[in-house]
Parts: sequence; structure tokens; C-alpha cells
Amino acid sequence: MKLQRHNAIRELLVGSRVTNQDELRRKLRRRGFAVTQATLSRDIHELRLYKGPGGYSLPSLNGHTPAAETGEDDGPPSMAEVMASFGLRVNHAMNQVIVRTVMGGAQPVAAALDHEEWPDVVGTVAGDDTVLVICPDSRRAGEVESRLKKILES
Amino acid sequence: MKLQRHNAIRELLVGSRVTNQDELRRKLRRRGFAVTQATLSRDIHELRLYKGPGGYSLPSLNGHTPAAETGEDDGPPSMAEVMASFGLRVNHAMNQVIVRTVMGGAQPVAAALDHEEWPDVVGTVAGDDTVLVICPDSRRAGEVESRLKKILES
DNA sequence: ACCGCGCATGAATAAATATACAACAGATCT
DNA sequence: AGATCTGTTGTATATTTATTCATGCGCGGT
Repeated sequence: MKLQRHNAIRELLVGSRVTNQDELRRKLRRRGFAVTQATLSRDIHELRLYKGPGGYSLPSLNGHTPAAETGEDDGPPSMAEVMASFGLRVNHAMNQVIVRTVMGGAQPVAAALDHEEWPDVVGTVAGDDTVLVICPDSRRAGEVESRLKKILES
Repeated sequence: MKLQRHNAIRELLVGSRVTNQDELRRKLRRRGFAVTQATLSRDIHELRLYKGPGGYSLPSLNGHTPAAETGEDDGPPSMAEVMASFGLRVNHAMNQVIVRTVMGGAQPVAAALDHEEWPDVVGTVAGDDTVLVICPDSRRAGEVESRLKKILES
């Protein structure tokens, strides 16, 4: 339940402007999520959202890397979440890994992946439903692939 | 007066962590600026600061792109201009070069790169914040990488 | 000089956000 | 089954942030 709501929030934020939590609450309600402001305050904290001029934004939308700031990252936090709801399948070819996602899911997945800053990931390119992950070489592409597959299946 | 205070705030933010306006008020007072929370709320608005996990941060430290906002176009923007505004870092793997940019910056960077028509660039693919540059081979990818890095650091 | 205007500010207060606490639902035991 | 633990949520409230309103200051025009 919470997971779907979190993803709904992510999607809302990339699509529209949200200035405060009550506005977010109303928009979510229209999408079938009826929760209170208190819950959203907690969600916002968990999603590590930023608030600035123009309302709330995803960490990946403003280039912030919360992990780098807080210094500690307790395992794979959002990657598992995001993959669970968007990820479909994973393949690799040469030094590239292809992650197929549901429509519109590539962006969040790539953002989460960037956020994790895996040493074997040189960069990502996200379309609408496909993420292209570039690795240093073929071997490490294979490792990244299996790592993503494991996350996907967990 | 306000200007000095604004600068003091900027400096404080890069040096230390500020989680709320009252903390900011106390830190500023130690530096000789005695103002109330109300004033700081206005300052924060004027400085377009962001608040996220870990407190307040400068727009320049996240995805804000002043250059893109003040956008007045006088001809084709040079690679240097575009990279200065959008570019974050450059890597390469095999025959590919990855240019990370701020959100939404990939498109302009790729366009500028295409426009320059470097012989070592076979083609480019732009996502939202990443440009994938394809080169003929690994060696020339390395050259393109260092060339872009030099531009980025200038 | 006086007046009027714009701007910066503080005090008070409204609005927005975070949290303490309690209730509840599902697990996972014995 | 009952006991206990863990995690999620709502209510009520505390804390934090934005705004309203009033005041004072400097400046240009009359």
C-alpha cells in the first residue's frame, strides 16, 4: 500500500507542481489514495524529497544526492522499492545493461540507480520504458545485470 | 545590509548544516547579524534555497540552472556555454562517452555537440540528464572524454 | 522643508509541517 | 489459540515556516 502511494507521489511530482502537503493529499485522493497530511509528511521524509521554490521535487530532479549528504546508506533503500513497482526484466549486451520497465517507469528507475552510485555503473540513459545502463566492461555489465535481477525478484 | 546577510547565509550553508530558520538565526547572530525568523524566511525565499533531508541548501548545489532560466538566445550556444550551464561530469567506457548533466540538460548538450560535428563523434543519444556519445573506438572515446572534461573545467 | 513612495524589518499570527501517542493489522512465535 | 513484536496510520498537538500588518528609514519630487 505504502509502496504504491510512494510511487504515485513520484509520478505526481514529475507531472505536476505540488506546493504543500494538503495539495498533495487532494491529488492523491483523486488517484485513490486517501491518507492524511501526517502520513504524507512521513512519506516525504522517506522519499527524501526536497522542497524549494516551486514546490516539492524528487532528489533526482534537482541533482541532490541525499546519500552523500547524510553520509550513510542503509543498504539498497529505494532501488528495491522502485524496481519492485516499475521493473519488468533485465538483460545485458556487451558493456550495456537494458532494464525494461512499465511505461513511465524508466525515469524513476534510472534516478534510483543513479542515486545508489554503484561503482560499476558509468551512467544511465532513461527513455519512457527502457533504461540503458552503461558499465565499464562486459564482465561488470553481467554483474550489474544479476544484481538487478536479484533485486527484481526479491 | 541585506546583501551582506545573504552572502553570510550562503557561506554558512556550504560550511555547516542548517536544519531550520531558528538555527540559522542563531548562527547568523554569532556572525553579527541579528535578525528575526521572519526576515530569514524572506531571505530564504529570495535566495531560492531548497530544504531537504539534511537542511537547507543552495540552488547551485542542486539542479538549479540559472543560465537556463535567464535564457536569452543569441545564436547557437557554444559547447563551452552549454557545458558550463548543464554539464556535471564526464566518463567513458569502451567506445562510449557518458556526459552527466543536470536534469533536462542532456538535450541541449547533445544538440550543441552534434552541431560542432567533431570527427570522433559518431552520434549522440540524449536522455534527460545523460548524454551517450558514441565514438568509433575506445581510444577516440578517451580523447573525446578528456576534451569534454577540459571544457567542463574551464 | 514637507510629502509620498518604496523597501526592510519586527511582532503577531496564520499556515504548513513534523511528531507523540494510541489503535490496529499482520506476522511469528509458544 | 494467545502472546508479542513490527510496521502503518490517524488524531491531536508541537514545531517550524510564511504572511499580515504596522513602523521606521532613505530618497526624489514639489
